[in-house]
Amino acid sequence: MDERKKALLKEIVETYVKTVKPVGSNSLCKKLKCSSATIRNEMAVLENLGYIEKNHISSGRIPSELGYKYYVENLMQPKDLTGEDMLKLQTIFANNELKVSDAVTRCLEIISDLTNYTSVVLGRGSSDNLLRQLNIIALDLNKVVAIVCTDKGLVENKEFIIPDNIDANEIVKVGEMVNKMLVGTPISKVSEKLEFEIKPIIAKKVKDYETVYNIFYDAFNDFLIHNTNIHVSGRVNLLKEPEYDNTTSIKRIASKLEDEAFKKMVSDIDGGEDLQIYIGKDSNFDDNVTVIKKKYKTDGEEGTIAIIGPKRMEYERVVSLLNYMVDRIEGKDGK
Amino acid sequence: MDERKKALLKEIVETYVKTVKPVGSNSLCKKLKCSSATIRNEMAVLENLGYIEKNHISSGRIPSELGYKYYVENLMQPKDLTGEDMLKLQTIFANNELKVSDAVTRCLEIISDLTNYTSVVLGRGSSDNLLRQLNIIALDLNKVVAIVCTDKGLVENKEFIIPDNIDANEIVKVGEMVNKMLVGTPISKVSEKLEFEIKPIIAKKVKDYETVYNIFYDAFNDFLIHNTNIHVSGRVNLLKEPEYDNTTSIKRIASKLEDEAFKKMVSDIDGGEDLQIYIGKDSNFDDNVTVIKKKYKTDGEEGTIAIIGPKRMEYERVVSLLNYMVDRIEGKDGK
DNA sequence: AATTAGCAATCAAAAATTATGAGTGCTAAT
DNA sequence: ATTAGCACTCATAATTTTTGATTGCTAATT
Repeated sequence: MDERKKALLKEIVETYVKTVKPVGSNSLCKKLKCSSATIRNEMAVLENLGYIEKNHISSGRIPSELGYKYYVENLMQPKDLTGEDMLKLQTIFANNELKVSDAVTRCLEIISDLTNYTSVVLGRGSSDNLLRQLNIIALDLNKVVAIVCTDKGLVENKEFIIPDNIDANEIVKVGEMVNKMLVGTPISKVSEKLEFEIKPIIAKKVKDYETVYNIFYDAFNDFLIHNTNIHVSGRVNLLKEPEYDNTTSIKRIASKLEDEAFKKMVSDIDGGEDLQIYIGKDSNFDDNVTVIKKKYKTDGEEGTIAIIGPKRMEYERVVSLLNYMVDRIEGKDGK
Repeated sequence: MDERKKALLKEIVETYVKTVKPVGSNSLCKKLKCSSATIRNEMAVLENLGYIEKNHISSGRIPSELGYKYYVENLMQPKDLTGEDMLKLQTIFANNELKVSDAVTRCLEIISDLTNYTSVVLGRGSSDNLLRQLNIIALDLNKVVAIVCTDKGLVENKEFIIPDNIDANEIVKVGEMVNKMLVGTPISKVSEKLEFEIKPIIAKKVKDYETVYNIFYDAFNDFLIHNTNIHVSGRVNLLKEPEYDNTTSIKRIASKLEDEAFKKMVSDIDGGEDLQIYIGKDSNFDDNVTVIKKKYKTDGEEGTIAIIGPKRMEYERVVSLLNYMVDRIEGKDGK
């Protein structure tokens, strides 16, 4: 890959991203300062290498999946944010009152709005949340609500129907005791402590201790499960992309725009790098899309943000946006 | 409208609902026991009355919006549920452990699944919820969480950042007092009581009482706002309907399948009847759809369920499903 | 050796043309 | 009041024609 070929591939990717039309040799003459014939020769080589392809013998070239990958890894140069993008995001961080999770959500909305892609965040309370309070409230003789609150302000609740042979007020009392013993425990350690330290104590005090124990167990278990929240912004933006130009492809992608599919896709992330780009087949979502994911972690909350766009995504811009955003989010808790 | 015309219109609507093809005079001969020429004559009359229309001079007839309305008001006969529909819904009500809101959600999923339409429920705690507990938890010096819990088990929480000149622990103390004074108050009366009975008392005890008062005010206000929850099932089912056979119409309807549009559409319901059918333009959603809404109200929760389908909805079936479902839901709290 | 001009060949996409057939409205007979 | 018969209509599908952008290759040029 000599310099001219790299420049040519970069030009093809970026032109195609802008125009969504196969790129012909003629249109590149000025940029590369040579004739269309030379470009055609070079294109033939790039095509042999698998970086570009054509729809039919007399069409211009479009980047292949491999071509996009090469572009992402070697050619693109994410720049600092430009005026408008920067400005819009800044308004969010100017507002100090915003909780982290709300700031993330607002960011997504703005990114979806600016780029016209779909964005998703899957977040959850980070494991360094400590139990601040477990509160059992009796609703009537056989119904109680358990409310769990952490020191970072995460709150979940779950309702329980309790068997007739147990008194709701007894659960409340046991709850007060359990609360005292667990306050300050990292939320990830609660189950452990509950089973080995607290269960034996409950066993001594209460008749049907298995049932009672299970209520506490479920309350915390539910916390861990439900404290994963998903937020989608610009859900149908993808449908507006010109690659979805026939009913079959639209319906195919449309049926993937459900929360469950997003959840599956976002949580499916490789360990290593915190910014990852999955192009086409690699996206595990749809062959026609690119997914860019980035993890974030603040004191109290962590998660992954994903931007889903067409393969001809504005890579440089989206990467810049994500980097800037996550930097600021993570900076927020230093305050 | 003589009997034969009614039968003809009924037949046209029901055939069109099944086949999605304009209905020609020939195909109706057997059903109506007369020749195609007679049917053509009758059709001409129905067309003049505005109940049916044709796409072009030599096509069969399709029901007009007015035709559907006439059908819904005068011709359809919702029957009892058939085997499969009944069976699936029954499994839900067999499970006594299910909370009302969960039962509603499950019902919707099943209805969307059975009918292939989109269904939405917009529910909220009913005004007969009583405050069971207001709990203020200090997270650190300038952050507290307010948790509101009602006797029916609805729980909401909101985080507050408090100014430096106020001590979080002071808020907690005031909270305990406010809690004692408000327990048992209907949630709809809380604001009133807060302003006229409690505000004066806070004013005497606390320096910066406006700020403190606002925290309590916001906590309850937030409760009323956020305790509206929306649930959508089969969001993209609509797109699969054959009326969406070109990219323009698909994209038009797709961009309406967002929560906000649903919320607006569902909450926009006329007072009177608890079952309402909005056809085409009346739907306030899309000219090509029919929306059937039904209100439900149980002890603790109330809301509206909406089924959104094409204008050629299976009216009889959907109405039966909705009626059965709401009957059972409302019956649940008598138990 | 690298670049370029020139030109026939290719083929998608758009436009124009031609068939097909389901269904109508009207008239006159039953 | 109902029906058979027939010319007429027009969407839809199938077919053909036109257009134009773009290529690959060859031979000339730098």
